[in-house]
Formats: sequence, C-alpha cells, structure tokens
Amino acid sequence: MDFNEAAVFVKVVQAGSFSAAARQLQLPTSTVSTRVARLEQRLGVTLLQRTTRRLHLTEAGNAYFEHAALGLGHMLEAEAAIDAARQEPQGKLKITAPADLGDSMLSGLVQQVQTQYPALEVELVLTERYVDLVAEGVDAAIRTGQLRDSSLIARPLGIACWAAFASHDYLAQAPALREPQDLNHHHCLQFSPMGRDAWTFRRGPSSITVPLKGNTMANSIGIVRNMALSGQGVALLPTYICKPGLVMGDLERVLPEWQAQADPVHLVYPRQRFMPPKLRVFLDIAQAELRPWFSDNA
Amino acid sequence: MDFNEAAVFVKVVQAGSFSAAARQLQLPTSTVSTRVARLEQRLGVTLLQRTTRRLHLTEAGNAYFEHAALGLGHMLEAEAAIDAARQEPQGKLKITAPADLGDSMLSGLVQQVQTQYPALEVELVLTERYVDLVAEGVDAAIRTGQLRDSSLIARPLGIACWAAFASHDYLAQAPALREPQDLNHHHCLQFSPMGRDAWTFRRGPSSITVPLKGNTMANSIGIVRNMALSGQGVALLPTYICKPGLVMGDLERVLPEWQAQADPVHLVYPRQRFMPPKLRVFLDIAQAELRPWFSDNA
DNA sequence: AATTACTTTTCATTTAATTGAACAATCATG
DNA sequence: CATGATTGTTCAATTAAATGAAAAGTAATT
Repeated sequence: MDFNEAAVFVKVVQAGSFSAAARQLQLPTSTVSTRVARLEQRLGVTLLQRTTRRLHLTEAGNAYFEHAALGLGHMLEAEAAIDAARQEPQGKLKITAPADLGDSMLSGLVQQVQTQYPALEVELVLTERYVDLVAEGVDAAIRTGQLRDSSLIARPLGIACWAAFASHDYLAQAPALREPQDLNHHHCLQFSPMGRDAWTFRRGPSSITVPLKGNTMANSIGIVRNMALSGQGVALLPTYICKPGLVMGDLERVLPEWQAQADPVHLVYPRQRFMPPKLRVFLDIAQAELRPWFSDNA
Repeated sequence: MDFNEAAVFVKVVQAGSFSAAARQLQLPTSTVSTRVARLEQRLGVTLLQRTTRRLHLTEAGNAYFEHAALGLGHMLEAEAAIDAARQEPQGKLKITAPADLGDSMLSGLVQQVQTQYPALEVELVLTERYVDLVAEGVDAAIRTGQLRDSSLIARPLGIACWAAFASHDYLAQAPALREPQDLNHHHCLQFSPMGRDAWTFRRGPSSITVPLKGNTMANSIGIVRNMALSGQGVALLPTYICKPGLVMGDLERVLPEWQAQADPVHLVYPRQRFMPPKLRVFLDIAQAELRPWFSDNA
C-alpha cells in the first residue's frame, strides 16, 4: 500500500493533467505518470482514461478520488498542526516538583511562563513520590537531592539549605539559643521528612546531632512554617521559603552559623530527539526564576 | 512529503510498539524504525518518546496522530471502494445508440442487463450525433455504418438491412407493387436520414433508384413505423424492427427481393488499461441479445 | 543471579524507485 | 499546410530506500 501514489493521483485530478500536476508537485512527468500507472496496476482498475492530451476520470477513479482527497486533506492538516506547534510554544506543560518547595517560588514561576507565553497551559504536580517523567507524560521536574535517573538531562539550579528559624515573639520570651544543644530547652517544630528523631547541624567540619522529643510534627512544610510564625517554637526550614521580603516572611534565623541539610536542586527533563519549543522556553524561564532562590548568598 | 511514513507512524501508535506494528504491516522492524525516524526528522519534532521497550506519544505526536489516523481511514475507504467495485459489477453504465434502433431491442437489452445485475444502473442515450465516448464518459455505444474512430474497440453485431414494408390493409386497396418503380404510384412514408429525395434498391448486382415526392417525412423511425401500421403507405424500415412476433409487428415486407441500405452494426467501447466489470458483463449480454436482431436470416 | 526473550537502532548489502532523455501523438499557431 | 509546442509514455542510468544481520539495553523467567 503506497499512499504517495494516491497523493499524486489526487493532484493529477485536481490539476487536470499529468503535466500540470508535475509542475505543482515539482516532480518530473515520468514520475507522475509512473506513480499513477502503478496505482492503477495495484488496484486493478482504470482510474483515468487517457486520450492524447486529455484526461477523463472513470467512475472508479471518481470514487477513489473522493475518499483519497479527504484522506489527503487530513494528512495536510496533520502537518499544519505540527508546523504551528513548531513555531509558537503551545499546548500543555506538565511540571512536577516536591511538595516542600515554596508556594511563592512556584506560583511566581508559573506566572512568568504564562505571562510570556499565553498560549501555554501549565499543570503543576506537587508530590513526594518519584515520578517517571516519560511514562507519565511529564515535561520536566524540579528535583532536590541526589539524582538517580541518568537518562534524564539535569540542569543545576543551586543548593537548598535548611536552617533553624523562629518568630520574634517566640524568641523574646524563650531561653537563650546560642548552640544547637540549647534546642533541648525549646519547643521544636518538626517537618517529618527532615528528621523524626534528631536534627543534625554542621559548621565547617564540626557536626552536632540534637535528639528531639517529637512533640510536634507535620509532613507539610507550610503547616510547620505557619506554626513557627505563630510563635509555637523553632522550626527547621529551607532557607528559600524564609527569605526577607516575602509575604509572611517574618521569621528570624537562629543559630546562623549552623546549617542543617544542604541538598542540590536540579531541573530535569527527558532526553529526546527534538526539543519541543514549549520545553525550551520553560527551561530558560525556570532557570532565570529559580536560581536566585537557591543561591548561597541569600 | 511522504505519506507512507505517516501510515507507519499511525500503525506504531495503534499497535503500541515498533515490533508489533512491524508484524502487522509485514515489514522488518528496521523499516518501521527508519520511517518513523524520518518522519520526525522531516517534521522537526519528536512524535514518540522512546524508553527501552516503552513508547510514549508526545503532545505533538498525539496531535499529528489524530489527523493522520483520520486521513488513513479515508485512504483505506478509498481502497475498499475499489475492491468492492472490482468484485461486483456496479455503478452506472452509460450506453449510446442511434435513435433509429428499435425500442423493443434496446428495452430488451436493458432489461436483461438489470435482471442479471441489479446493482447496475443503465443510462441509455439515443442520439443521431457522433458521441465522443471518452470525453462524454460513455461506457459503450451501438453504432451502425462504417466506423471512423480507430482508437475504439469494435465488436461486430451483424448487418442492419433496410427494406420496404406496408400493412395488410394498405396493400389490399393499393395498386400492385412488384418492382421498385411501382412506388411512384404509392404513398411513400420517408424516414429523413434514409433518403429525402430517393430510395435506392439493390438485387444482386442490379440497382434501381426511385425518386420520391417527399409528401410524408419524419426523422423518427417510430413515427414512420406507426404511420405504416395505420395503413398510410409504404415505409422503408430496418428489418430488425419489423420482425414477426413483435408486438405491433404486423407489417408485411414488400419487394422482398430488393433491399435498400445494409449497414454493419458494431458494439464499440474505449480501449482502456483495465476492463471495468460492469462493461465486461454488458458486452457479453449485449452480444447475446443483439446479434439475433442483426442476423441475415430473419 | 544468570539466562533467555524482546525491543529498538545501526550499517553494509541488496533491491527498488526516480529521473533525464527520447519518442509518439495531438493541438495551436503562423 | 507546415512547424513548433505540449502532453503522456517508455527505458537505461542514477539515486534512494529497504532489509538482514548485528548490537545494545531492558524486562521476564528460571
């Protein structure tokens, strides 16, 4: 089954002659002649009755032409759809990120993408679980920690540092807090993935692990942060969601010389033969938007 | 633009893998792989995201697939329409014949064709003018006289003989009619294409031309025949419409040893690469039906 | 954990299609 | 009426595609 023969036949009928069709298709007349003849041979019917310099569509030829012309129309629409998608980033962009990234950061990113490219739809999927990008049709992911899938392409965004924070109100009435051990006399607000039993701090080569009572714990970083803001205690939070100037960013870093975990953050996406325009523009915007959040000098 | 690449791509999506598509298309996997890759190269987009043993349609791939699958559906319908037409004679059969052929003969022929092949439609075009079969989309023609288009294929049907006829009633009260010259004393009913000024008769090597008054003349052989039946005079008519046993066939041949014009009759049709089934069956039925009308011993 | 089975890709060889040139036939023009 | 232009077909040379075999990687089975 050779659909290119059908395409040539349809063009011959539309053009009214082999020669005119050859000109429009930019093919030699011998190619046009041969392809139509081959189609007739394969179908076992005369599609075009030829007298010298004149063509006439047979009844069978007309029936075939009607269906084939519709078919070709759809094929051309398929190519036009691809042409349109190649020129302008469009369609749906599906991004996954850990739940503990800040709302401000992510909502800012999505806003930037859609402001610059209104034709793009964005679906943001926040989850803790590992997402197989290819299998789940996800265009890109923001990942913290060590990467484990080497088939993906990774672009580093920076380092996510975790540190201790508390509100002014809390600190004003709480005992002094100069060393990590002092946390034994404080109410510790724990984000469960960041240590259920103890917090570990580092300063240069030194490392101190402080056992915790586990009195208050949640697996939502927003909830832990809100508790800290309301003066309930000291929380271990990533520095990127506690930056000055953020709405409700009125937390004060305590034990500033000590930092807890430090994770690399990457933007990852599947290797593929052709980079979709929507992904290319997203990667550029994401790096511009996100890198400042993960820089060391905050 | 290569539609065969699109066809293979559609099949890969439908089958779920290159290997399964290759089996269904009865192509090597290398052909399937190469064609899809070539399509992606030509379009400049990734249509299928491949991980080992797994395929995933991209957004662009999905858009292309939807249009292309519709297109292929129409293409397959085109081929199915041809398959159907090739197996069973169907569609419209357009036949042309001279106006002076008998109604009984032609209506008998059409009835035979449609009894044996109910799917066939028949359009009978009676005309005096020359019909360009190819240009006018006519499948076949019944022609009398010498043929002049050598590009057509001709099947001889016999000889159409013209002779003098009159009704019993007319002959009972008319003068004797033993020689062609006796026609001077008779009312001659003329069919205008068969001589407006004179009738010529032949018997063996002898030939007599009888001048006519031109009193009664019509260009419809049916009208001339009806006038003869109603006893208005002597008419020159083709022997095939005055055969005994025909409804309203009560005409008597006069001057039986003399005959007027004798024309060969042929069935003609355009030479073409493939014989449509409808034409093939028509030709067979037409020869069986018509030859007896034009045989010499009537 | 090792082996087998399956998928997709790549490459050298084989096979097939394309094309330029020539030819035959008809139409348009002078 | 002769000539030139155009159409469609055919064929040998050229170009391109298809394919079998091999390779790499992963999943399923023992």
